[in-house]
Amino acid sequence: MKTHLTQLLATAAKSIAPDNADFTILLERPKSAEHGDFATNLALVLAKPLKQNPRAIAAQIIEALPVSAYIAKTEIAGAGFINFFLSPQSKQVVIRDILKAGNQYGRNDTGNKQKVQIEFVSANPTGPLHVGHGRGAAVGDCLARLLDANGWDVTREFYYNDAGAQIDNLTASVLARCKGISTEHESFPENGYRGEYINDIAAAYLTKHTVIADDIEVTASGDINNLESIRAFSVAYLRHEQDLDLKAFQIKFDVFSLESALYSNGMVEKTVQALIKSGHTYEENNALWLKTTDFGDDKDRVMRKTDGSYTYFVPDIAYHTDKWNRGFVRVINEQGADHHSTITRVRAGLQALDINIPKGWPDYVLHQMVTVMRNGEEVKLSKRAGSYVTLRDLIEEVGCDATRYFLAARRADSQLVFDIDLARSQSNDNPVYYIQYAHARICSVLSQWHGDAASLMHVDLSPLNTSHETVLMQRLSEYPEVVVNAATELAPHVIANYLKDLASDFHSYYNEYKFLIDDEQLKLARLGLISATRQVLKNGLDLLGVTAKERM
RNA sequence: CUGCCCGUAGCUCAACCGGAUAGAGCACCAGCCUUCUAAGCUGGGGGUUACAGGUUCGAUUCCUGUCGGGCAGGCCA
Repeated sequence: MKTHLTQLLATAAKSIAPDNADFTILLERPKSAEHGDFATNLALVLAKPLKQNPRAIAAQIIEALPVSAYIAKTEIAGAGFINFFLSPQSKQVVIRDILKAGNQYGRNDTGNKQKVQIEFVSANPTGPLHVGHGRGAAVGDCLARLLDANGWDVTREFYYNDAGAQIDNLTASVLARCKGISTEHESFPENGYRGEYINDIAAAYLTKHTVIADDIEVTASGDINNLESIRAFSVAYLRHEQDLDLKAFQIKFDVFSLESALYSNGMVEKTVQALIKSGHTYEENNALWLKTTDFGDDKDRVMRKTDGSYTYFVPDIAYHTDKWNRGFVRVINEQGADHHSTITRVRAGLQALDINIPKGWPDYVLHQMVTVMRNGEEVKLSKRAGSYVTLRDLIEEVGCDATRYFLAARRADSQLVFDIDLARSQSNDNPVYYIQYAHARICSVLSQWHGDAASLMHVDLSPLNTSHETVLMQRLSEYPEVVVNAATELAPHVIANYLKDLASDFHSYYNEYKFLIDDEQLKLARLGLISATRQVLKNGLDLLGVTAKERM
């Protein structure tokens, strides 16, 4: 429809202003229904080159517009906007399209089955997942679903470090608990982890437990002199805990990648050698530096410290080289905003390797911090002090659907405040229920109708011409554009907002008219419309990873 | 001090990459259930879009500056 109108306008514009060929015709959907179904500012754009009054130009454009069966009316408004009003039939066809396409409605194949990887959560196994991870999980998983809906071949990946300084710290903390040292005692590791869960790990270790996580399986030796065993067991134990967190949040990963593997398989060393060979490194003060300034950084960065070990971004570069070699034409890293300084370094390293990786690769989506409030006070998140809100607590208190919606329905780049008390006391007011309720209501009506839903595909839709119906059909037809838009902007919240609007249109319609009525023709047309609405609600909720309940 | 993100109703957030009267929810006020689920609907009050300039037909959106919040700036991850 949009392209149809654009073509009409193009021909009209050409006949009026043959000399001004280079402008793009912008069609938008006006906010207010009074302004029609589509509007263009074409006359305003042409006003300057033609040196004429915009309204006069608008009149000429309308005059030159080819006749179309889809357009019911055109008008000039405001400074010179041209508003188009579509004919009822052209709006009704969307219902049939939706019912025919089913759960495919809104999906497209622009991704062309190309390989894209989304890396998200990527929490180190030093504790259970907290709200911040939850935001990453909700946003990352939605991005994956969005790209899948746009025809990409998506891989979900989780990357973690099982060997660095933090893990040594974890090992020492567990060891201390194995020996029965209290977290208050002075011999407890100074920066050790003091959460309750450290106790649980120690107890399980001493009783020679076996833990099975998504990517590893380890049996404890129970030997408190075997640091390696404690380390491996603790990591596996916490990975398993995180698996449970993720499972409660309905999130599944395809691939787990270990930082330690990049060392053991020689990728790190190979990358370092390649960087040296590229000429973008130098030695100074007994350290090896990468000239990230060659690629836009404000200062060079140390790669190999004087003690011979590498800084964190070296394995990062090796890891991303590996991603590239695995054939991902696109990689999206969903991380907390505190990682933003790594972006320049990783990209610089990849450019220095000079292996034809595009300049802006990989993509990053950074979410801002989540502030947690409880009893009107900010809860300071500190793993080491053990005082923080776990993702699982949240899911238990507020529910999976509501939590996912809450965390994904906001733009990633704005800080968000999660008020625990509010979330709990107002969990019934969470907008997600408003959307699910619309879906459940439709299910209820359709089941009380006792008819064959498949037959609605063929009903006569011409009786649908009230303003409520027009608005709803209009909204339904926008869905495919919303899916494209959300994916190109990497912005899941766009879907959430759309669904809220769609649900609102429906609830309004529901209160105004009855569906199960005697007039058979009108009844079937209306049932067709709400059946299509149900389908779009379902498809949209799927993108958010929220269940479409049939009953509430 | 420098870089990145942000600042919109009392609170939590939108606004289709520059468009028409800046929109929802919560909270507040007034209505609507013998009728398909009232977790709903209808109406009302509530705003100098942090502030000051600039760009143009037109700015919440783009540019500059100021103020305020967050995050980074380590041979930490």
